[in-house]
Amino acid sequence: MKTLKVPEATITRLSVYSRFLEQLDRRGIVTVSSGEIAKGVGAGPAQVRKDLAYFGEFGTRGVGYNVKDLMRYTLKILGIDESWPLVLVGAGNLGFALCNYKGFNERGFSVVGVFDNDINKIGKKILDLEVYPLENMREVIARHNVKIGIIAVPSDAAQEVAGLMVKNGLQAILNYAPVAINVPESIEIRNVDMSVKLEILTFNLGKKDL
Amino acid sequence: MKTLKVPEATITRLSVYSRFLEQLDRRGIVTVSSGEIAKGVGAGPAQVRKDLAYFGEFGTRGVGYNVKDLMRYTLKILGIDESWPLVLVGAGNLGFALCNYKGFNERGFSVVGVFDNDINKIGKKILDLEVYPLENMREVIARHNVKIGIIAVPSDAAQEVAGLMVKNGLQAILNYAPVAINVPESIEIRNVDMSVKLEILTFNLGKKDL
DNA sequence: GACTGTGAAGCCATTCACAGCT
DNA sequence: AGCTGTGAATGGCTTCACAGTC
Repeated sequence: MKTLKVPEATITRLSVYSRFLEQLDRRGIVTVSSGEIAKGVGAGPAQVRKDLAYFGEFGTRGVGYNVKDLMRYTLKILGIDESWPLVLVGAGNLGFALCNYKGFNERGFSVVGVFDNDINKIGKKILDLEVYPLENMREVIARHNVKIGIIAVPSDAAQEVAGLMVKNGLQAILNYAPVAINVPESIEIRNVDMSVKLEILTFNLGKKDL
Repeated sequence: MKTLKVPEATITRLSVYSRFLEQLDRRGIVTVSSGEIAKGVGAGPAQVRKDLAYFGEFGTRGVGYNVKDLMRYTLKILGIDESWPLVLVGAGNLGFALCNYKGFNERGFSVVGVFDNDINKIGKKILDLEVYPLENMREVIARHNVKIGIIAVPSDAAQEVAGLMVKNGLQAILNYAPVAINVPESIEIRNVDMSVKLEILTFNLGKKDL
C-alpha cells in the first residue's frame, strides 16, 4: 500500500460502498465480490477495487471481501468509527430538518447545539434541543469538543456565520447556503447545493426534445 | 459553437454560476468578467469560459459578460426559464423539509403533490398541500403535467416507489434514499446522499492527526 | 475457476497560452 | 490594454487486462 493522494470521488464512493455493506451485513451476507458491490451501487468492478486499493488489501483473491470486515474498514477510513458532535446555525426549515434527519445519526453524527440570532426562534425546541443565541456557540463547542459546524442560514448571513465558527475553533464547515464562503486554508469546507441535482435533471430533460 | 457532450461537472458549475449571477444582478451590477465569476464561485477563470463555451459565445472580448443576459442564458440552458412542477413521495421529516424549502421555489420548482402510504400521515397538511395516498399520484401527475418526482422514503421502500413513478409516467427522479435504484435507461435519475459530504469532512479531518 | 490487486492504457476534464476582438 | 474564445498541453481519474493468489 502506497499513500498517494486519494481522489475526492473515491471518498464519495467509499461512503456509498460503506452504506451498501451495512445493508448486506444486516441481511446476513458474509462475503461479497467487487462485481456485486459494483452492481449494488452503480459503478464498475475495477473502480471498486481501485478505490479500496488506496487504503490497503482487504480482499481474498478467488473469494472476495468479508462484508463485516470491509464495512468496518470503510467506516474507519471515513473516520466515522466513532461519533461526531455537530453544531448547526440556522433554525429555519432546513436547519430543523437537518437536526431531525435520522440518516446523520445512523452514520455517527449528532447535533449537540442549534443556534440562531432570530429572537423568535431562540428558546424553541427541536426534539430535545433548545435553540440558543449565537453567543452560546463557543461554550457548547468547548463542552462537547465539536469540530464540525453546519451552516443553514440565508446566503447573506453565511459568510458572517462561517467567520464566527472559525473564531470559535471549528475545523470543518458544511455550508448549505448557496453562496461561496471564504475561510482560512486550514479549515475544511464543503458546499451542499440543494437544487443543483434538480437542475441537472431539468437540463437533461431539456436536451431530449431536440 | 459545436455541440459535443457536456460534462456533468459543467452543468453543476453552470447552476452555481447562475445563482451567483442572480446575486450580482440583484446588486445592480451590469458587467462581469470570467475572473470575477471565478472568484465568486471558487473556480478558475479559464474554467468559467470553457464551461460557457459549450453553449455559445456570450461575452464581449475586452469587456466581459452582461450580467442580466448571461443570467438569462444560464437559466435557459439549465431549463429553468420556466417553472417545473414536482411530486414528492414520503411525508417524513425530510419530505416535509423539502416541501418547505424555499431554495426550490426560487429556482422555479414547486411541489404540487405529496404522497405517502402511512395512514397517519395521509390528510396531514404541509403548507397548503394535503398528503395523499399513493393511488392519487397518477391523477396529480396528469393534471399538472409533472415530469419529475422526488423520493424521500426509507431505503427499503425506494425501489418500489421508483417503479410506481415510472409506471405513472414520470421522466426524471431525484432519490434521497441512500440506496441504488433500478429504472429503465430512458429515465433520468440522480441520487442525493445527505451524509456523503459530512463524511468527506470527517475523512479529511482524520488525515490531519497523522 | 474465481476473484483480487495493479501497472499500463485510454479517456476525459482542467489548465495553459495566445490569437482575436473591442 | 483588456478580456473572451479556443486549440494544445497537461493532469488525473477510470477502465483494461492480466499476473498473483486462494
